[in-house]
Amino acid sequence: MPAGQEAGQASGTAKDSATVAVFASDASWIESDALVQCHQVAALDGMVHVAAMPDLHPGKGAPIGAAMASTVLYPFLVGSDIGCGIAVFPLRLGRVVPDRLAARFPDLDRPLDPGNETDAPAFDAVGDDIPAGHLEGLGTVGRGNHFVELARVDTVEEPGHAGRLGLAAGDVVLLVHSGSRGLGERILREHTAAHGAGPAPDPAAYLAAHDAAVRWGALNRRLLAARVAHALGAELAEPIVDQCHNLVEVRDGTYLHRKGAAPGDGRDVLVAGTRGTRSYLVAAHAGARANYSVAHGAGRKMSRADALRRGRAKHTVDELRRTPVGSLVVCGDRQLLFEEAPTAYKRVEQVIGDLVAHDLATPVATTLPLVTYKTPDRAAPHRRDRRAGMTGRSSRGRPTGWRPA
DNA sequence: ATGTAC
Repeated sequence: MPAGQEAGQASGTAKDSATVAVFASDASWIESDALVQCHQVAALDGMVHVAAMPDLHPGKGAPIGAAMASTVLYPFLVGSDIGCGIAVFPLRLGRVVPDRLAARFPDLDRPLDPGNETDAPAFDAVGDDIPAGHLEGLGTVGRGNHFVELARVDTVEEPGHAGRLGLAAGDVVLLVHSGSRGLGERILREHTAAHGAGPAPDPAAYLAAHDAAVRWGALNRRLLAARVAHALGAELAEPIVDQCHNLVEVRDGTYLHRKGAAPGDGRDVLVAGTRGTRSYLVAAHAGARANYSVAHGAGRKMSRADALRRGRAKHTVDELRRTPVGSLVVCGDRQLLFEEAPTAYKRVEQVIGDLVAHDLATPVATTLPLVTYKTPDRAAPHRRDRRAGMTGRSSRGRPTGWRPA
């Protein structure tokens, strides 16, 4: 079916089903499985309205890239990574040499320990009030699409707005995409064990646990930023953007479930591209038809299994570790390297174009990756890369094939 | 996306 703005309401909504609005142009390909999932969600008891974002793709049982308003609270619509979000931290650095910075990244798979002296700087910067007292996995980035990225502000589309955020072209920022790790997973698992995909019988009890996971996710992003800033010798500032795209919010007498959809009601949101492409900082102004939400990223265009199979035929590991924009990817996990390849995602410009076309957001600035960190690189590639002349790199610290995207 | 089982 066409995925134009009116398509959802014009097509396929059964009589007692909620409305579905898809905020994507006809030119934006959306996997039909994801649209089927939207209509399955629309048929749930109590569902009022489903807004699908242009980065919509199929998830486990529920679509990713959707905001779903219902009089009934369904924990499975938010999923296990309650509190997942993206934060942007300004960072002041001296000389920016991606290879050297990549080599200095700390091991963000190792949990922080409040009793360990080496971890004191992170807690000193952020505090040690840990929601739910949950220490497991604290300060770790996780897997999947999570990342920590050093990026440079590239274009500035709205100088006044960017200026108010303290951003100018050339500035270095740290993007942190992570969530509540095992805590949110445990909350969903406990609900599912008793009630499956059914509603929360005690919404207040679920919301209390959920709210702690949301706070934990925000704290975790700050701890991750503090670890990186400390390792790179940079001072940590408060995030200029930090929006959570997996959560449920009580609004207009309904439970507004966001799954891979960021709050778009007058807030600034970082819409993540891929590690090989730009990301967009946007000023969001989405209304009721969009369930007050905007896209959270480029959106997968193929499954992890497909990305792995096709990526192995198409890319070498070295290609994936040094991107066409000259940035580095720190990822010691080969499978993850293929699963998260830029080619597994839609073009973020198309997603942003759809948000603009539907008047959901206005681009403020774009960022280009310098170093995207996923998981420690045990192969220690940086040593090899220092031999500039032997690896096809120019003396300027960029691959010879570098082009400005 | 996750911890855990295979």
